Amino acid sequence: MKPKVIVIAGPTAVGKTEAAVELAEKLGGEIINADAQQVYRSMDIGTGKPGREERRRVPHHLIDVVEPDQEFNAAIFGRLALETVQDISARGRTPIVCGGTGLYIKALIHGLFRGPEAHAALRARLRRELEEAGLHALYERLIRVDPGAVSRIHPHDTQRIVRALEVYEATGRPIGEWQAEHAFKERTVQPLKIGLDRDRAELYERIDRRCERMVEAGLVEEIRALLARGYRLQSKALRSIGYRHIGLAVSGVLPLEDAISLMKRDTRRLAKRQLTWFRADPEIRWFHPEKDRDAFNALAAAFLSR
RNA sequence: GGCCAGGUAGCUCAGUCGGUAGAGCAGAGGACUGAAAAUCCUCGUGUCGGCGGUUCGAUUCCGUCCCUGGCCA
Repeated sequence: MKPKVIVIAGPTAVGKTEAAVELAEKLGGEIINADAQQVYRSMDIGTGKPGREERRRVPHHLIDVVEPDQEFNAAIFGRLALETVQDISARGRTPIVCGGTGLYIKALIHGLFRGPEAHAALRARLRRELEEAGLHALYERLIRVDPGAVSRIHPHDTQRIVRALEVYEATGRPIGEWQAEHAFKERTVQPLKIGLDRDRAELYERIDRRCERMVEAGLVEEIRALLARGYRLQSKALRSIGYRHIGLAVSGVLPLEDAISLMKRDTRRLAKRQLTWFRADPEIRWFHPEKDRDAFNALAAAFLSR
C-alpha cells in the first residue's frame, strides 16, 4: 500500500507554513519541505524558512540538508522526500509535504525518468561549446539527433538544450524518448493535493512586506556572512531570489533600495510562475489559506480515514 | 492674478503635416522530467483633461474652462 501524503502547495508568501503547521498538529503530521531553496544550510532569512517556534511545534524534514555549494536538484529531492515519507508513514504519522517548487513535488509523487544524472564534466564541455559556437549551433545539433525536440524545446532555452544534449551524449538516446517512456505514469504515494491562493493584490502586498521584513531581519548580514565563508554569488544557491538581488547591493553594484525593489518584483514574478505550474494540475483542490482553513482541514482528515 | 510649459495605457513618455495611436517599464497568460526561487514563450483600446467651434471627419487646428509644474507679481 502506497503511503498517503498531504501536499500543501501554492505561491510564495501565500501562507503555506502556518496552514501546514496547524494541519500537522491536528493530524499528528510531520512536515516535509518542498521548497528548492530551503534545503540549503545558512540561508535562513532569504528563503523564508519556518522559524524556531514552528519547528518546535511540528517536526520538519528536508530543511538544511546541504551546504550552499553542494549539489542538489529535483532528483535528489525526490529520492530523499520519498524515503522521508516512508519513514514518517512507518512510524504511524502523516507526511505533509509543504512547498512551492512544483517540480520537486512532482519528483516525489512520480519520480523522474531514470536516465543519466546531471553530469558536471559533460555539462562543462557543452557550456564551453556554447560560448565558442553559440546557442544556435547547439540547437542545430540537438534537432539533428532528436528531431522531436523542435516541438518541445525552444531554440532560446539554453538550459533545456544543454540538458537534452547531455542526456543524448551520455546514453545515445534522445531525451524525448526517455521522457515519453516515463511520462509521470507511475506513482510512489497517494497524494491529496491542497492548493492555497488568495487575491492577487493581497498576495503581492504580502510579498512586498515580506521582502522588507527579510531585509530588516538581517538578510544583508546573512549574505555578507555567506560571502565571507567563500560562497559565490554566482553559485546555484545564491543566484536565487533575494540573494542575487541583495547580493548586488552588498557588492556595491546597486543601492540597497533599488535591490529591494527588484527583489519584490522578481518575487511577484516567481509567485505567478508557481501559480501557472499548480493551476495546470487538475488534481489540486484550491482553498484560501485562512478563510477556508476548516474546509481543507476537514478534507485532509477525511482523506486519512478513507 | 500674469506669463510659460505640460495634461495620451497602471507609470514614464513618443506620435498623429486632420483619417480615433505606440514604445519602455509595470502587469497578465502559458510552457516546464537531474540548475526549477532556474530557464523559456506569448500578450498593448486607451472618454489622447472637460465643453464648444471649424471640418465630410478633431486626440491633432481654434476658443474656453479645469488640473499640474516653473517663473513673475
